Amino acid sequence: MDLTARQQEIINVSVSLIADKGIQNLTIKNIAQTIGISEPAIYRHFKNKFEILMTILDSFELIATDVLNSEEIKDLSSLDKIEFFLLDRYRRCVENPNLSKLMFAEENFQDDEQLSKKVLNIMHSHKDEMHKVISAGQKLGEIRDDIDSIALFRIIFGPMRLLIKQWGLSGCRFDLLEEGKKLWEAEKKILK
Amino acid sequence: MDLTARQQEIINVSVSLIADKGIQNLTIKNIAQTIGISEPAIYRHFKNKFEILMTILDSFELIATDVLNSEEIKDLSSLDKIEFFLLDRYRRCVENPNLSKLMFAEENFQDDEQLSKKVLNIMHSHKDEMHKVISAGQKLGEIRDDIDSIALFRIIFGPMRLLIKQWGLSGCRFDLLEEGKKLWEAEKKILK
DNA sequence: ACCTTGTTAGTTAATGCTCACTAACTATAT
DNA sequence: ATATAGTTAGTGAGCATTAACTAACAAGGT
Repeated sequence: MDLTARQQEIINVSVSLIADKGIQNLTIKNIAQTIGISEPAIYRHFKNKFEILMTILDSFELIATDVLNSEEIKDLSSLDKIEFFLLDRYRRCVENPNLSKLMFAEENFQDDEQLSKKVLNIMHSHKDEMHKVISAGQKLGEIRDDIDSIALFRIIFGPMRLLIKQWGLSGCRFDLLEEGKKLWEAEKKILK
Repeated sequence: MDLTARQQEIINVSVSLIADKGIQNLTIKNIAQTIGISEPAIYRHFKNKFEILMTILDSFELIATDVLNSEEIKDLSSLDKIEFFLLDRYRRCVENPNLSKLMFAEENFQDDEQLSKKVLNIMHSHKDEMHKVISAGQKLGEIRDDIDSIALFRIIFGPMRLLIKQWGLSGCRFDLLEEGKKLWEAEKKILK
């Protein structure tokens, strides 16, 4: 995962091409044109198109595990951990709106078996990490335990995904972070 | 929207082709092969590929408006209306799993401007319909009003979308309707 | 009863475009 | 001298779509 400057440029361009007009818009020609080099030059940096897509997914995988295993989150309460994770997601999306359009667009990779397996793995590992936090919070009495942790997981992350999708479809025309904070305030009322 | 038997067959096959391997899998050749006729024969029934996609979206548009304007839902309480809508969605997905993979996969249509506009319209009209129900319920005291209706909308429908997506990605390996009912029971606790 | 005409739903063959990818070559910087 | 990062030109495959033709059937006039 040590990408050269050119490789990183190709990945960035690829993400924005997909975000803009879907996976069909990701062609070697479009990548090359956007960067301003010829098509074969792309193959100096990636073996083939598949490797480009795989590298995009690799970068997604990093995001969540990074946050949940960071030092600064260690001593927080369960609710604060969830808040940290949610707001971190919103901030990342605002920083890179293209990412937001891809992050929850699992369909984009379902064309290829290897890629869709990877997508599924990423989803599962994120889910497992959050489950731990939720059930720990329930045991400590910080989170209500009259609703099972699986349902709570869906109730916390479903709305986040929907909000980010609405933001993407709206062309980023509202303040995602502010709306995200409002949503979290509402969710907090519900969790206690 | 009066489709001949052959047109309906093409639509059904198209939906399952997309659901199976993404929009890239929807080619005239694949449609023709699945049905067992030649490629040009498809053009006897649809002007072009765009019209096929448009017809698929048309059928999606019908689904939600149908439910929300049906007679049987008229005299129900707000909560029961929402329950009816949610469970109806789950049942439709179980009946036609291919539909579920497409229903919330807006990315599939973002390649084309006209199609993505249509997708956005469908989303908005569904959201507007549900907003009415939620704020009516708040005014009647059936739904808590310490959380604004926009956040409540996201808290109700975000989890449903996530659940259906998980079901699709899992290869329909759990009982969607049962899980959906459980989720709704949890959501009901939250809404009151 | 039987030709004429038109429609419907299919066929084979072909067109022009775009795709991912490769071969062969070249400039440049170390 | 050699590795790096680019170029032009081309290949073969797959794509949506069209042209031209045909078999099956139905209605109307004689």
